[in-house]
Amino acid sequence: MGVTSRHVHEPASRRLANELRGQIVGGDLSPGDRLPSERTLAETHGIARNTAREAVRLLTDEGLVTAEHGRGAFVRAQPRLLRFGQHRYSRKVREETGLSPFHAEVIAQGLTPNAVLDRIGRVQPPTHVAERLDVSPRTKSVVERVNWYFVDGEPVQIGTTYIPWKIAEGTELATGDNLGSGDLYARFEDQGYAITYTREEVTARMPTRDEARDLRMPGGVPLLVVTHTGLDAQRRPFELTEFKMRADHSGLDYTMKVDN
Amino acid sequence: MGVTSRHVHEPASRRLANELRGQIVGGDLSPGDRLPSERTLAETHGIARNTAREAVRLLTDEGLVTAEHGRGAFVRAQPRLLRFGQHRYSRKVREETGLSPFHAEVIAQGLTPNAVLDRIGRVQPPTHVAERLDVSPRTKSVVERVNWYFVDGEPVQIGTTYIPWKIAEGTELATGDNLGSGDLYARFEDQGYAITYTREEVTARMPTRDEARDLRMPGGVPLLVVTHTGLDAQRRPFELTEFKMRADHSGLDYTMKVDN
DNA sequence: TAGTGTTACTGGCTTGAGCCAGTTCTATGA
DNA sequence: TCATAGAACTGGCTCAAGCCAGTAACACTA
Repeated sequence: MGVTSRHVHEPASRRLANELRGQIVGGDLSPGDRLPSERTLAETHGIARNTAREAVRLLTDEGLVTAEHGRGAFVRAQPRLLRFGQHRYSRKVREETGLSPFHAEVIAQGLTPNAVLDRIGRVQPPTHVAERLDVSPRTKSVVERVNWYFVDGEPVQIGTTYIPWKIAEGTELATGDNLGSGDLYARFEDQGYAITYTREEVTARMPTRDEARDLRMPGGVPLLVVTHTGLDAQRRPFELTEFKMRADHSGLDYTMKVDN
Repeated sequence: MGVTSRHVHEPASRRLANELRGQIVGGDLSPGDRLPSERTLAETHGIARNTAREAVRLLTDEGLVTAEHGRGAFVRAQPRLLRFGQHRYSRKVREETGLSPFHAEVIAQGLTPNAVLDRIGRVQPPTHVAERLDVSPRTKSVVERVNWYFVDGEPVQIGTTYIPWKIAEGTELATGDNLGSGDLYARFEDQGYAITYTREEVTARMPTRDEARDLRMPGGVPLLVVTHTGLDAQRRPFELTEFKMRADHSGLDYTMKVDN
């Protein structure tokens, strides 16, 4: 709507941040390069060390830079954005690849996926899960499986899957992580639940400190939170996964009928 | 994966931030309440004013608090999250309400929508738009319409719509904003383009300074960026809107077939 | 030549002080 | 009683100085 006269009385920390940003965006500083130290920036720009530090913090908040205690501040490589579409849940992809939706999508985009089952157990579901799966929120009515997902060795998302106990009981869905070819959704088909529809609820927010640590997130990067509910041909919900995706690594790409 | 012993040598700024956060989350400090001033916090906690200031900045970065020059720092009300589904583009909703997708969705959720056409003109499209609309990126092959969207008087998103010139030329799509009942998509149907599919590409990132200003975003709130492409029954793309949505106000809720 | 210890670098964080600029409140005068 | 000006509050930002803790580089000894 309006233009702002930017450099009218710009504080020194912001001016330095702008200059450094220009060097990064312009290519004078490349991914992996170390910035001059706080003390060097302070000296060469005639400002206080804390003012220089504030400038670098601004760039960190923008995701352009990461500072490491005792080592320095480095220009971040902007990671390649993975795109996740709904076809990753289709039988076609599952049968052609024998892989999980995550693995199929990442490999299709030329990168190296890895997943680790961090935790599995029978639990009482959160209310929002119970509502969507039509199970009791007051009893241990679901199995919870927590997976960590990596691309080229870097954590990119965490997925917490809830499966109604009545579906999972006595099957490998409730036990280990060796789910065989076609992964989770092939086992659901074995149980009579062929995923036909997916409901994707999407929000974004900044990570908590624990989430930022777990996903090794630099400053200035939000989380994309996707609550996926799998439904069969009769639109019965039979599993729900809440994904926390690093927004610098992950995007969504869905095509759908508007009156589904 | 691991647990962290939190309070082992916690810096004073973070300890104060934790205490204040506890008061906010616990209800001792309510939305709209003013925090004690930086100077008061410093005095009552036996720390430096800058240390208190850093504590408040941490809460600002988390979106819990907004600081206002000369006035104070206030606890933010957490806004109610609007949910945008694909049915907002359907003929059923359009005919039942006579409204735009945005208006229909917001009213359905009990709030008050408003939209303002900020800019309209024939332009040369960005590359990613040209690719999706199958038009030339080198000529003025599209009409660009920029809308600002408000809920209860607060800006919540900006939508930039691109329409191929060959569709828009000589119609009200290319002129003003008085589009009549059913808004944009009714006029597209007039031209023979009935939206049947939508492609939604979703990412999240922190806003630029200009975007934060335009959308009046507090600290610690990301943008949900949605690139929507409208396609007709023959899957021809005929319009594209890039939405920048405040992630504290907006979420998406799509149900779709997995093998569309 | 390799290992270890020390030095010199780095970022993390705090302090006390100060000044600038915006907002609010109070007092005074018309 | 109302309006205006000044005082006192508020956050924004910088400065110089210092100490802590992590990392890297260098020198010395076996």
